Amino acid sequence: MSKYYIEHQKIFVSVDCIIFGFEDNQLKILIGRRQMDPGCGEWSLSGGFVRHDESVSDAAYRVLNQLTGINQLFMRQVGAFGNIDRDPGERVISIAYCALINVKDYDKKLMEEHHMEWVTLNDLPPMYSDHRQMIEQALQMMREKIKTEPISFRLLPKLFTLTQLQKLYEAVNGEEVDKRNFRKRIKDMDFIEKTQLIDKSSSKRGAALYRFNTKAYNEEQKFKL
Amino acid sequence: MSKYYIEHQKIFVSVDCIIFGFEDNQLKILIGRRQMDPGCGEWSLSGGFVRHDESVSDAAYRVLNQLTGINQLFMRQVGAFGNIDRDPGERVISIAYCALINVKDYDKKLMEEHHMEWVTLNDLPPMYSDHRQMIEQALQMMREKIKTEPISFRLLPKLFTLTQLQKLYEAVNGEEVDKRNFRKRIKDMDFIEKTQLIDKSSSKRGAALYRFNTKAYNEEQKFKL
DNA sequence: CCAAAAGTGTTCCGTCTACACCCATGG
DNA sequence: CCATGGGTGTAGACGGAACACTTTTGG
Repeated sequence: MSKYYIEHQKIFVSVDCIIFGFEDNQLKILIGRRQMDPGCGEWSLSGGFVRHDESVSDAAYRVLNQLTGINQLFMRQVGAFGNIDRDPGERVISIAYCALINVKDYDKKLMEEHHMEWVTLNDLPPMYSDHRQMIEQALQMMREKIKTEPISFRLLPKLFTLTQLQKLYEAVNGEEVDKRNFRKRIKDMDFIEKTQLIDKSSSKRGAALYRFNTKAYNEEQKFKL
Repeated sequence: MSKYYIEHQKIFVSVDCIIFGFEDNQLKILIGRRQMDPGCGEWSLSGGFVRHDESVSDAAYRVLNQLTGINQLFMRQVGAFGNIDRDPGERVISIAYCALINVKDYDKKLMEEHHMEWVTLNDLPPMYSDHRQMIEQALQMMREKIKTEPISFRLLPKLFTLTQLQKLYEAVNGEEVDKRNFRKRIKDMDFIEKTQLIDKSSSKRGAALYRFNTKAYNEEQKFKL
């Protein structure tokens, strides 16, 4: 190690993941009780330390992958949290990531193994360290992005109804929107494609199932909700 | 150190600062040539390592303060950069911060001492490591925020003309805007106050000087440009 | 007297919002 | 047959964009 570095101090670096899901018309996040000290028993995001042989984002992917078993998931950095005493045991700097997953893709067995639970956002328990703050920041980011980027589909099955999509928007933004205006906006976006399939699970009449066409979106990115 | 940590590895953590300034109707950033290896001689943002006795944001403040001598400056986290090989010497994770300063507040002597220079954004040289990427990300963030948050005033003197403010917007967004529409929007924001003072430095007729009233803004935050 | 920047309103157009009724079907 | 959620259009309000001329004064 060259002289340049030697006078400085190394620090533990971890990642923490805010995992969003959508179920029962509610936005939820995946949290669990810490299995070890410090903070054993407290509600916590899932995280892990960054190793020397992986980038920070790879570490987040690794944590998410171990936890959910999902391979290609949507992930975005929320920010670094670096207060001196944020970890009661040692000096640890943590980089928060948020991920959006379709709840149904998530293996329930893995969930139980890791002692994780889906918790409604409006009903969060007190949390370990600064995890609550991480969640708030992730949520704020999500609220901004969901209006201009097609990330909502990450929280839904491949085939979804417009009502589902609308309820998701309402859950994220915390306010109801007009059905007709919402659907008008959808119609303007050709990459949200109506299929011939009908979903009868939520109504007697049945609702048309839609699909997000990634290729069509990439050709003409006009997203506005 | 408890067993929980002992199996993990510590990592160097640094901060890097993207310092924006506005001069000659151009958005500029403050960069310098690295004085030490690795990357000695390459153009670089100014940065420093995070110490055990300071939070990450405190480290950024410290670096900015040492460099500029300015006490109360505007700072915001851009994000963490954590590729394995981003630092050619050792594994270093860096948190980027951007700061907005009024160029005139910056002591030129300090600037020379630290071998820093103001460089126009459109004319950036190749830069050390991932610093170019940090700049791009900071710039993108700034473009978003400048529309809805009153941060532009950080780049201007306390008293400024509307033309100055407009040129700043044009420089950040890279496109010209209509003078009358711009001024109409300004009129709607009562916290941008016209003073009785006149600036004659840029025109024969003279332009009214304006002031940003922080208290008035805090009472009614309606910012839109 | 003229060049150079400051300052000032109106019209038009497109976008967003508000709003209510019929449809299809399972039970 | 009726309760439940699915599906559709229009009119009016509002906000944003385009646009040109007068004023002041130092040199």
